[in-house]
Amino acid sequence: MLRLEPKADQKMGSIRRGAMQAILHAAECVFARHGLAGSTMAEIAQEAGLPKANLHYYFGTKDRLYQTVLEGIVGEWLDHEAEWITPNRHPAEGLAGYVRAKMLHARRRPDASRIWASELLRGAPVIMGYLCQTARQQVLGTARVLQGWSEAGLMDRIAPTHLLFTIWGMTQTYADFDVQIRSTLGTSDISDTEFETAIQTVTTMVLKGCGVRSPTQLPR
Amino acid sequence: MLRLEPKADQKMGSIRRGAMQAILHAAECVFARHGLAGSTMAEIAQEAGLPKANLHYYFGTKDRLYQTVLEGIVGEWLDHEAEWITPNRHPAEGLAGYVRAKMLHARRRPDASRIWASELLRGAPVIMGYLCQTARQQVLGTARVLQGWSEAGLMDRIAPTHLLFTIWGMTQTYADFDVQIRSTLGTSDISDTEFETAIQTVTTMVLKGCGVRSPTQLPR
DNA sequence: GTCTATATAGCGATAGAC
DNA sequence: GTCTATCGCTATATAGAC
Repeated sequence: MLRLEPKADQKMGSIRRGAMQAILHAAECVFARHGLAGSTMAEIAQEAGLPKANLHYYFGTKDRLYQTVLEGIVGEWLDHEAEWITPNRHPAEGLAGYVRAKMLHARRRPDASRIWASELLRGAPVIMGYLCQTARQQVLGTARVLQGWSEAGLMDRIAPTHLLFTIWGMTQTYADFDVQIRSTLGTSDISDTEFETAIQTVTTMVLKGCGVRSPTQLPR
Repeated sequence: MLRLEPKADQKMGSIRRGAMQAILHAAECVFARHGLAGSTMAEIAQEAGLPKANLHYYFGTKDRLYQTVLEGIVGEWLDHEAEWITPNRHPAEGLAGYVRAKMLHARRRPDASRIWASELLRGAPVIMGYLCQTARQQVLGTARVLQGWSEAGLMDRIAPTHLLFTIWGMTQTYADFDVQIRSTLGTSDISDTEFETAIQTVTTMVLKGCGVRSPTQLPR
């Protein structure tokens, strides 16, 4: 499970490829708005500009379409970990870079974040296997890097897994629950400068919260 | 909208009261698991141990039942703010108390938190009015208290609303996405000691992240 | 390959017996 | 007030024309 359609890997007609892309894009948008159960194949078809039957032709069932959309999203939230949280980086650089990457992801791919959140809220029935295997191993590896930074005296001793949980919670909230943020701020959408303030706030909370001392300059 | 059933405020038969309570409790449980669209009146009825028709007799429609469940939840996430974040408290006490209260709420009422999260994910169609009116005013009031603490030199200058957003994100993640946390930790449920570690981690992140200096003792 | 027209199932809601 | 039996609608899925 959780593999791409074999057909998608091979050479295929550009019409087929274009139609599947349109469907997947429309499905991601609709699933993000209404969740799996709240979405209908008819609405996804309309969003994609195709007849409803074509969705079944390409993806079989609604569940398989949902699963395919999820497969494209699954990797996104772990990619930045391995990029930024590495033993050879200083935590000031690694944590700040990771937080910024997570925040920019929340800003640029809110639909992906919401589908992920919706799947977790349901108890992760589709991606449970992935969570307990691949994802867990990578997260534990990242936690060991954080542990190493602490033991090297580069930051305070803090429960590494819980540090990751809080970073995920802080960053993803800007995608998943942005309606709450916008209604509080009283804006119809969050400006770039406002979002930069958000990034700064989260970064500061993480760096100072972990007692990270900058390698190049002292905190003010 | 968002008012309690008038009938619920008046004296009513104990049978009626008991049935409505059973339905509301079952509905909260089912809505938390499957969301509004994914839940069926039949499943809620079975969970409550009553015939399906009784749900319609007491609450009319599925939407009204959902709305009633939501009404019982709406106030919960703002209650602790007014209790802990007050001008006459020191931020070390106020923020730590608030974080602990939010964390204990996530632990004790995960279903309530998940329904709230699910409603926000959908774009908050039912509670939008409440969010932009009552909730917004109270949150802005809380933000002014945080601002006052900063200006009094009791903590760093940090964007007050974003501080609240991050606290909500960190604490609610332990209810909403606990499947992710449990799969990472490799446990079927989170122990009390593990959860205490979580509370300590979040509290430390907030207090040190905001540069709060304890009024009674220096940070180590 | 593409799309219209339709079969089938499940759900919300209700009528009416008790 | 309570519950059984059922109605009508909507959504998934497919058959079959083009």
